[in-house]
Amino acid sequence: MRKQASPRPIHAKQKRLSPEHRRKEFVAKATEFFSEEGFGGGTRDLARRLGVTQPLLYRYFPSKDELIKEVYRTVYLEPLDTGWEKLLADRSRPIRRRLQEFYGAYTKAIFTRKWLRIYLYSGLKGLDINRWYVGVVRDKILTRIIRECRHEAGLPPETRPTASELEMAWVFHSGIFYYGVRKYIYESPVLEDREQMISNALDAFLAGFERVFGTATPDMARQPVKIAG
Amino acid sequence: MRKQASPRPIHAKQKRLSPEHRRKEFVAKATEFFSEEGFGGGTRDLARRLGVTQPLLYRYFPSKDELIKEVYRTVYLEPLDTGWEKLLADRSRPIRRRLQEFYGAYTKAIFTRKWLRIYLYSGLKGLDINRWYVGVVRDKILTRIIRECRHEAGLPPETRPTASELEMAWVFHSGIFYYGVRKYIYESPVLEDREQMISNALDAFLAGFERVFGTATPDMARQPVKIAG
DNA sequence: ATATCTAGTGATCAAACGATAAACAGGGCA
DNA sequence: TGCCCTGTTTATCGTTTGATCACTAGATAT
Repeated sequence: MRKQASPRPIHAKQKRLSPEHRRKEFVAKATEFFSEEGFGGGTRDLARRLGVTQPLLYRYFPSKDELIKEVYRTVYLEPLDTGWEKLLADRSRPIRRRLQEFYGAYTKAIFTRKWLRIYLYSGLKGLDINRWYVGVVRDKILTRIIRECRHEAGLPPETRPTASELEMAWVFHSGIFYYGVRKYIYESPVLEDREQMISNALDAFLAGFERVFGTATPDMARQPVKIAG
Repeated sequence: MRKQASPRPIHAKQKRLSPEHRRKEFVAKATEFFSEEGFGGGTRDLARRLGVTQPLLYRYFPSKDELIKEVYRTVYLEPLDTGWEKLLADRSRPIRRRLQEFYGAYTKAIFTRKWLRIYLYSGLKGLDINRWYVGVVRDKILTRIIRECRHEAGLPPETRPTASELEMAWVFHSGIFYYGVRKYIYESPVLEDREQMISNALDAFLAGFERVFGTATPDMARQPVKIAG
């Protein structure tokens, strides 16, 4: 008794897809596990969490290291690939709105205990993927923000960001980033209104950027202080 | 043949002091070791680094965990106990100078690969000592900074800092802190002139604090934008 | 000199680790 | 039914881990 027409390709698809689904499920659960226990966590404990026995992991992944690498890959790519660059560059909207919206979306993506922990672990290991991510933030986000700030301040937009501009953007960005660390890793009490936090940080950054780099009218804004050793 | 006069107290001192010195030396070297390898590093590798055999560690420390706790204790207390509170509160000097000097000294104390790594490791473990340190930063540093900023802006200094003020100080402080993480842990290129970085961050923070909380003249400063969901 | 004390070593244990091999179970297909 | 394929488990290997014990070397005290 034949069930349906062309059962072959259907079954073939299911057969090929199901293991991949299982694999993805394993990676997802492993991400949660390693984010809590650290990557020193044992494969037996991980398997118990998955509801399977430990040797089964080695049917899906050749080694623990390979599993970990796959965890990194999925975690790092998770918050990316949205239209953030276009959002930041859309000069039909005021820059402050754009930045507020961007950091609302960005922090919504990365402010999870899981993501932040994996990120810090990989950073402490000095992994290439971490350096790659830092480079992405610098080139795709901060450089764009500086370009928009320059345009806003009436500065020439042609050249690449100076080290000083980039650093100021980094300090701003890091301040927001560390809000997530304090809340989700240190579990320290923070200002609950995240949008307000971003708004205040933006006020400081935009005012500071103009004060430091802008063509300030000398009477209303104090010049940046030169430091004596 | 007697060596010298009164050898007793001298020798006694050496005898009692020498083991403690050795212990301190072990803790110091263990700090370096664990900061690089993580606390999952083996006691045999640690002993090799100390130039001794592994069982000797257990003459000085009852267990690996106790050694680790002692590492935490010394590392966390290392940068503290200087006259920072007095420095921040000295109103005979301009607030900007005080903050610049404070963050120069503070970052000089904690911006080492060793300290930052131990700090992040303990933060990821959720250790009590980490929470204690975060509380110290909040109560002894940020609260004081806010008080001075309020005084500078002509605001009432009596009440405790609001959650919003505290958050703004945290974001500022974290931005500077993360400069160290980027430089010494991620080993990412940063603006080499640290004083300049602090100066720019200060410009942004002070301008932002006044813009957000100060009694701003409405025509020269744009009001903080209320966010629509 | 000799007894004493102690920092330090060599040998070793039990447990936990990552990883492998062989056996098992259950559904699809002839 | 009997065969095969594949997901899963049981049993186990070799190594590494933190930790312990009995012993040695070397300085000190009498």
